[in-house]
Formats: sequence, C-alpha cells, structure tokens
Amino acid sequence: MTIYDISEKAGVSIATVSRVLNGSASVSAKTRQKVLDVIEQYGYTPNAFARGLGLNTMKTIGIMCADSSDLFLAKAIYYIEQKLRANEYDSILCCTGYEHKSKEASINLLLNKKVDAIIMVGSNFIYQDAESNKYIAEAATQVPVMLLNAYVDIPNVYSIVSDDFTSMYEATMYMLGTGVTDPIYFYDSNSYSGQKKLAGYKAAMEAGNYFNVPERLQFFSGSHQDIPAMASMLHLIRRNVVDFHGVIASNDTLALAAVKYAAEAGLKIPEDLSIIGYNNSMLTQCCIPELTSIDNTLEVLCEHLIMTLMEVFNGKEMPKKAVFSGELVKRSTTL
Amino acid sequence: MTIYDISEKAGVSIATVSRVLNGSASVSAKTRQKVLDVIEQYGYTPNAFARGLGLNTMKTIGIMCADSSDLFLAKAIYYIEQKLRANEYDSILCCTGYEHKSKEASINLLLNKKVDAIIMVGSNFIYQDAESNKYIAEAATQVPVMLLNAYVDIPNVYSIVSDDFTSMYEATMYMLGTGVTDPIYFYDSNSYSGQKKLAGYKAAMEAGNYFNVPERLQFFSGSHQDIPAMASMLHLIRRNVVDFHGVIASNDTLALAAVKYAAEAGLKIPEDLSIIGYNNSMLTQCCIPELTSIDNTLEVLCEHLIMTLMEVFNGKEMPKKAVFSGELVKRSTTL
DNA sequence: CGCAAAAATGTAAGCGCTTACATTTTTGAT
DNA sequence: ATCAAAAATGTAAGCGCTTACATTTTTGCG
Repeated sequence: MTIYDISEKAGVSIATVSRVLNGSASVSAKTRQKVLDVIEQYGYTPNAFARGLGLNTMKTIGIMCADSSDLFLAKAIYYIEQKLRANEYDSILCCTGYEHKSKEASINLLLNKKVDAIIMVGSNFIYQDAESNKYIAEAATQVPVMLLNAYVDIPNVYSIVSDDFTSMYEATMYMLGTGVTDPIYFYDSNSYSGQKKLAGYKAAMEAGNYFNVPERLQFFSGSHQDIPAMASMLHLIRRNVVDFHGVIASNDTLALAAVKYAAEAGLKIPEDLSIIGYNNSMLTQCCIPELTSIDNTLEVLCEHLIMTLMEVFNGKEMPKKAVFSGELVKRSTTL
Repeated sequence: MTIYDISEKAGVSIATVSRVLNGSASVSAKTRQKVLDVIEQYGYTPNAFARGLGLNTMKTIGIMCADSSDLFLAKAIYYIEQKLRANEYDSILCCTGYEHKSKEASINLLLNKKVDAIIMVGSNFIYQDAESNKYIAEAATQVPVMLLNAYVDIPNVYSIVSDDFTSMYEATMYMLGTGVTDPIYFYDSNSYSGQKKLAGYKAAMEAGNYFNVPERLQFFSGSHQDIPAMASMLHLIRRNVVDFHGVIASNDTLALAAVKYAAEAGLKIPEDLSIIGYNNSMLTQCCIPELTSIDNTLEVLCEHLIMTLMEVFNGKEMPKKAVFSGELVKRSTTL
C-alpha cells in the first residue's frame, strides 16, 4: 500500500495525498476529507524511509544515557520517551556506559540514523575540561543537543537542570538545624550535578560555621549498585577518619547504605544518625525508617526538556539553560 | 557526499561502491580496497534513509516494555541493548504502559519504522485468552517476535524464559525444609511468569503436605512501587486472614515490603519470619538482613535471546522456546 | 593461443515519498 | 459576465541507495 494506491482510490494525485499527509499547504476541506477517508479505510501508513529521504528527517530523537538500569536514569528515560511519543516523535536509545570513548561512538551512531536531536540524560556527559566536551560541540553542529541535569556553554545545546546547589544547601541547613553539627557528605560522582551538590553542602557547612569541611567529604568509588561495600566504607570512616552523626548522601542508594551501616553499627536513626538522600526514589521507602530525600521533580524537568526541544524545532529562540528547584521531602531519617 | 561522489573519485560505478558497502557479492580485492580508501579519505557514510528504502531494513530492532523504570525491565533492556549493539543493530525503545491498547499502538509504530524484529520484554505482553494475543500474531506475520519471560505458541515468535516454576518450587521447598511450614505466597501479577511461579509454590506446598493453599495466596493489586502499601497489606493478612511465618514473594520489591512489615510488627527475621524474594536485584542488599532471592540469570537470558534472533535472521531454524533454570541465592532472610 | 565459463563491473530501473513548478479551477472586484 | 489574482491540484524530477540484468574482463583448459 503506497501513496499511489491511495491517490488512485481517492481520485487525486499523489501530491495531494502527500499534502494532506503533511498537513501542509493548501488542500480544500473536501479533498482532504476524501483522502483521509481512504487512508483510514485502507489503514495506510507512509513508509518512513521514503519519507525520510524526502524530508531528511525521521521524527526520531536519539537518547543517550550511561546505564538504563540506573534507578534515576531509567525514570528519566521513561518520562522522556513518553513525552516524545506524545509529540509524535520516536526515540532511539543508546546506553553508552561510563567511558568517554563509547559516548563518541554512540553519537556517531545516532547521527548516522539521522536523528533530529540528541538528548543526553544524566550529568556524566559533561567533563571538567572543555577539551573533552568537544564531542558534544561537534554533535551540536548537526542537531540540537539537550542536556538533562548538566550544563555546558556550547551553541545549539540546551540544558535543563535541577537546582542541586540550592537543594543540597537547604538539605544540609535543615540537618544542621536539627542539631546535627557534624554531618559528612557521602558521594560517588564528580559529574556536573555532583559538583553542584557538593558546593551546596560546603556552602551550608560554612554558613553554619563548620569550617574543616574537607575531611567531612567522603567519596565512594565502587559500583553504583554495591550497597554493602558502601556501608562498610562508612564503618571505615567512622573508625579511621572522622566521627559523624549525620550523612548527607548525593543519592538515595548511598543514603540507603548509611541506613544499613547504622543498623550494623547499632545506631538508632535518627537519634544517633541522621540521613538525607537525593532523588526521592522508591528506595526511600525501602528501609526503616523511611528516608528523608530531595525530590528533584524529574518529571517536570523532562516535560520542560521536551517542550524546549519542540520549540527549538519550531525555530523559536529558547534559553540555553532552565533551572528547576527541588524540594526536601521529610521522612523519618531526620529529626 | 553520496555514493556517486565516491564512485567517481574511485573511478568505478555506484553499483560497485554499493557492493563493497554491503560486503556482498563479488568485488575484486583491488577494487574493494580502492573504494574503501576513498570512503575512508572522505569520511563518507551512507544515507540511512536511502539505504532503508532500498533494503527495506534499517538494522534496527524494536524493544517493547511496559515500564522502563521497573527495576527488572530496566536491567533487561540494558543487557539487550548492549548485545544488540555488539551485533551492529540499534534499538527503538517503546514503553507501552500496562494497558492492552497502547501495546497494539506501539507495535504499529515499530512496524512503521520498519524494525527488523520486535522484542517484548517482560511477561505482561501475553494474556490468558488467546484472543488478546492476536495482536502479537499479527506482528509476527511481519517480523520475528522475541518474548523475554513469556511464552505463547504462535508462528514466528520465539520465547526465552527462565524456569520460574522450578525456581519457585525449589525456593518453597527450601523454606519448608528450614521448618517454616506455613509460608504465604505474596504476588502482584498474573502474567505468564507469574502463573508459573504460583504453580511452583503450590506444587511445593502440596509436596510438603500442606493442602489448603488457596488461603495462603495473597495478591497485591497496588502500585508496583508502593512498598508501604504492600507492607500494610501484610499486617492485614496476619490480622484477618491467616497466620504465617514465611513469605515467598514473586519479586524483590514485595519481599522488601515483607522485611518492612516484620520490622513494624516487631518480628525478628528470619527467626519469626522467613522471606524469599525473586530476581536477585540490588534490592536484596537494601535491607537488613539481606534478602534471600532467586537469581533468574537475566544476562544469560538476554544473551540467548539476541543470539537466537541473529540466527533467525540468518534463516536458521531455531527452537520456539528456550528455558533457563534459576538459582536460589541464600542470604539472611531465611534460616 | 582460442574459447567457453566464471568473475567483475556497469547500466538503469526502481524503492515511496516530497516539492518546485506548471496547470487548472475558483474567487471576487469590476 | 469578464478577467486577473488566488487557491487548488497535478506533473515530474529528484532524494541516495540496492540490485536484476547486461556487458566486459579474467580465468583456465584443451
């Protein structure tokens, strides 16, 4: 079933059929309806390749993420994919892993597929040194690039980020306000958003007159999924580095490890140890007591991201960076 | 830069260029090298649309799943996507949600994109009544359909499943063997694999001479993410339905809810309450004590699924169903 | 060396669509 | 009614590639 069949059955030319298909140009209401009817009747759908050849677009967006099985990224992908579909776009997913090289490869792959844009989900696509970010700039010469929770100043790349600095600042302040004066900051990533969070924690600690922050920074370098290892690291810290009665974690998984650590160490939560997580994921409900966490309104971010992209497609000038504030969800791991 | 440019610069016809591009047919080594050199030199990449138009394939596989943010599905997608890429195939992801209608819509979408196959991830694509499964049969007339953890007897659809019956049977037997004679079965899905698990539990209970199984079946119908609701359901069951000292859960999330319930009820694990989960996900390490769970060797399943698909593409006759056995990973929620 | 068969290469016809441009039909001011 | 301008529709030329078939070149055997 091709456009020729439809044009014949509708008694019009293929150009007219094409026009109603594209909603474009001038077709009389009568003709349009007639064509639409025939299309409906025969259940015709245009061939995507042929269309792509002509239009040079396939209404397809490339989505890149490091690891689709990461709790946070998976959720983001879900929202993005959903909203893309609502706008009649499809998505090609690329899980790149965390190495730089495969990120470049994925971009090429997507570009070869003639995607209309690339969405990079998660802050690990941006590097500290500008040099490493060139691969993004190059992609951005071909198609718009959308960054979720990362920001870099490159033409044709747009960032949608949550205000991690402020969220973390407020979370830390909140804990300090409950009387815990020595919380450690427990994190596992130096990504763009990771740095913002860190800065927020530091700022709050200084505002709270707590000065020797550096020794309260605890970096975990193991697997993102290995909670026991994270927990045992906390034992180590308590024993060998510094005493603490609070843990501010850069994500819920690390916070969960703190809960585990507390149980193992016989510490009561929140009396002996306060804990705040980040992302407000389902993990917050996985433990006892339930986890206080920061909600970064992921769905809102994704919504805005897609909206921005659509406007960019429409040729509208859009801000290069949109910031959304998060919210501390108080549960039972804080006083 | 098109195939014409290359053919000109290499001093051959476009047909020859096309042939080396497709690795096919007979091209003399000399010519091939010459063309390859030119391609390399100019960094030419063929236009995917034009290619698709001619070949009517885009080396792209459609992946369908209900919800990519589901722990289990996300992991499966990750593996599948990875292995697809290793075979030079790309993927289009469709999160369908759990309603029947949108599954049909997703299939059409994928078919429009001329995917070379459709992979349905998770057992919720198969229904009890054959009527509802017709949408799969229809898709299978166009492209091979791969089912992960579901099985249905339809031409051109291939199933890769874990042996949920046996796994659950053994898990239940194991718990009965530890002296817990009254475990309830806690589940939230009547999907294909859900039924197998259920049957495994029942069989074990009967083998263990425990007969009034029905009242030990507890179905949870709430959100897949709402652990507190799951936990409170257990309180309800204990109070109003039946006493139990063991919980066999059909996934780790439900098992985690049992852990939560135990803590709330002041029950010691595993002394007062034994718990077995399913999937051996990261959730097993999220609680105290750590969760005994069944590992269904997801990566192996995915590996085999892709391998099977590739063979099908090669025209090889492949078994319609491959079954892989799982393994009980004993941790601390069982005696 | 000659010749038929095999191998390599070229020619040209699509694949199904979009769209510039040409043609026909409609509109409305005179 | 008339005619120019506007609106609707049609014609046909691509888009960049694959591939059946035609043609040329190479091979190997008598």
